[in-house]
Amino acid sequence: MRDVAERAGVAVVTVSRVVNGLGPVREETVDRVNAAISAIGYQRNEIARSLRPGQNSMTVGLLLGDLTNPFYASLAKAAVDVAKQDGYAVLLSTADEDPEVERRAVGELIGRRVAGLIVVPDQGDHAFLDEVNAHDRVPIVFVDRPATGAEADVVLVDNEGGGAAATQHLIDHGHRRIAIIVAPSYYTTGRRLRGYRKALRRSGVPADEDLVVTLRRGTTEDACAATHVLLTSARPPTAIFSTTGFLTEGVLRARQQLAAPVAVVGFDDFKLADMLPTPVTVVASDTEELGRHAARLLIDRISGEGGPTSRTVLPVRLIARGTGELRPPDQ
Amino acid sequence: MRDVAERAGVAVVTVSRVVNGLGPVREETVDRVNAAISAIGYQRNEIARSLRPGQNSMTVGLLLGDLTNPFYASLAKAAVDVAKQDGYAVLLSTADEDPEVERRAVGELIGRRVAGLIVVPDQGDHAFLDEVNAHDRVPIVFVDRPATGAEADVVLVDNEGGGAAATQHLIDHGHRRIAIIVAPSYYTTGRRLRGYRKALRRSGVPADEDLVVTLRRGTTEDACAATHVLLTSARPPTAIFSTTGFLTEGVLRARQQLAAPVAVVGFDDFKLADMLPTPVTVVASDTEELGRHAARLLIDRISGEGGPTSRTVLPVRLIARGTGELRPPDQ
DNA sequence: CACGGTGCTGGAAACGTATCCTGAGGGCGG
DNA sequence: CCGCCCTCAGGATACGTTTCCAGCACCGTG
Repeated sequence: MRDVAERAGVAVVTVSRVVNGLGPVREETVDRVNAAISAIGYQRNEIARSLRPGQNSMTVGLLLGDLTNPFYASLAKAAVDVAKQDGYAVLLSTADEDPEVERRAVGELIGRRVAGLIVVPDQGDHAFLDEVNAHDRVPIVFVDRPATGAEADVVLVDNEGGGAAATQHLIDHGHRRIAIIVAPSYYTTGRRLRGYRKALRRSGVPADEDLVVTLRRGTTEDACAATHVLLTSARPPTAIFSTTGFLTEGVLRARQQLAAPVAVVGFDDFKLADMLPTPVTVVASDTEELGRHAARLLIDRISGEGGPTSRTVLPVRLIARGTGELRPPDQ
Repeated sequence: MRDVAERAGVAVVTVSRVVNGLGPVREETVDRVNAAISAIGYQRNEIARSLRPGQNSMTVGLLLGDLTNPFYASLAKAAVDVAKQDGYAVLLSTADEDPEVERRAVGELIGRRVAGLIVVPDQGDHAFLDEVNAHDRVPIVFVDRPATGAEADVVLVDNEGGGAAATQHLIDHGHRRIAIIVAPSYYTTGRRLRGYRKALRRSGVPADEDLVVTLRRGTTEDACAATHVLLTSARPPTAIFSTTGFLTEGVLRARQQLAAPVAVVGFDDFKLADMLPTPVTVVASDTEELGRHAARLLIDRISGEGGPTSRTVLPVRLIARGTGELRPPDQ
């Protein structure tokens, strides 16, 4: 900026005014400054800018899991799009379900003075985020799951309703022995399990705890193995509700390997679901809307929007494609 | 930091020394400062830090296309992982194949004083990036495609070799009428087309220009429509080489809709390729390695690694799964 | 006892920007 | 004709660091 000022024969202040289009500057001076700017190829230093007191860094932090998971990818895409539209840049950081990594990542983001934080929290206490919120005045929005111990805006999908819808759909197609596969201690799958139980109860279908399979890890491989066990057991289920995209893939692999006619409904839609040998019925949530809403909420908070913390629950919808409409074999 | 200094009864300088563990400070003073730090919850301001001359902002920019595309997603994941490991944060920006958007995005990143830039460039001139490189001393690494008009490190996959391998594979299975579907004016599909031609020539298979289909846009829908036209034409091909993940999906949809036994090889692997009714043969590249290598290269450059610009070409491999091994119908 | 070296600490300056205040010059109303 | 306001421009300052240099006390050696 000083170089520009020198070249244009004005003071630094004047250049600043021209760049921001704020103060009163004579037309001719503006032209001279602009000429100098493009001659030098000057670009305002946003870092120095945000150092000034009361200035917003115009950068938000986005902390989530493995981008290879399409869920996180489309979340990120949507958040980045909204942020960019409002002039915010996005600092991306990942914490693969590891609380300690997450903590450090938050530190890095705060150190870079992000104006706000979008977090997909993993299990574990998040009271330290409350401190961040209070001490550094950095608003936070949680996505997909609420964080225990921290008070902030949350954007969720209707896990319980979706779980109930999936289960009810299978009941409606004649199933009475419906298995559910859940990942361990995830908030989301826990709520989906709740919906499952509720639907069973409502329809008077007896619950069989042997049909509730909690995996040690939420991987495709574990789900595949668990499904193998289920389907080759003495009293196999006639339908399976898998509560996660990864798990659904595992269930389908096992189903295909065993050539089993078991019905399946999965939570979360995925690509090519309609092109598999039997197209896959899913409960789909609008992942991009999740990201968009979170970003908008955050930017509102950064802009000083007051009020109590909000809790948004986005609707889900069941997409019938085939695996969910299979009827149980006649006994 | 001043607050910490005050609380510990020392000067700001001393706090800085403790935080960075650099200068000689008495043991007892260190403890006092550390106590003050944790009492206040102080976190070093990386922004102010990087304002100092000669200081690296420890942030790199990542500019690519739609994260919903798994290719970009795993690229981003790998780059973020490497960067994080080396203490760099990642500013993520997307430019959906729009040169003007890309230009602005680069400006935003430079304005935030990134120490380096990883770019997946679209077609169009990138001479302006050369200026960035020269003027702002910000090293750049191009990924997946080189940029015209700019001189910088490039990391590619073996497009031509992959295209030749895919085509040769189909020839080896008895095909003589092999169609290829390419997106318009992409560097990558152009090279893959070159490999296709080369393989045909090498094997003495006559080239039929009607079998080279250049789409107006590289979308799944366009590929699907084009495949419909191809397969219902007077002299349909017995095999199709689709040069992009998106295109492959479209080809497969058309193939399924028409129940056509046409052989297919796709460039780029994708999830569930092995679970479709006929598992899909693809030429796969290691997308994560692409991102990792680019990030490492960039960080080396930031660290002052000299030398001429490099050009890395990663190998690809053909994964035979089914659609590529179908033989042409007896005539 | 004087002097130089060493171990620790603090003051000043600089990075690039925006805001607050000051000031010069000109037009216009009282 | 004087003074006031308005337009335009510049100087000083502050943001939070780190680096350079200086200072102070102490110790050992000559």
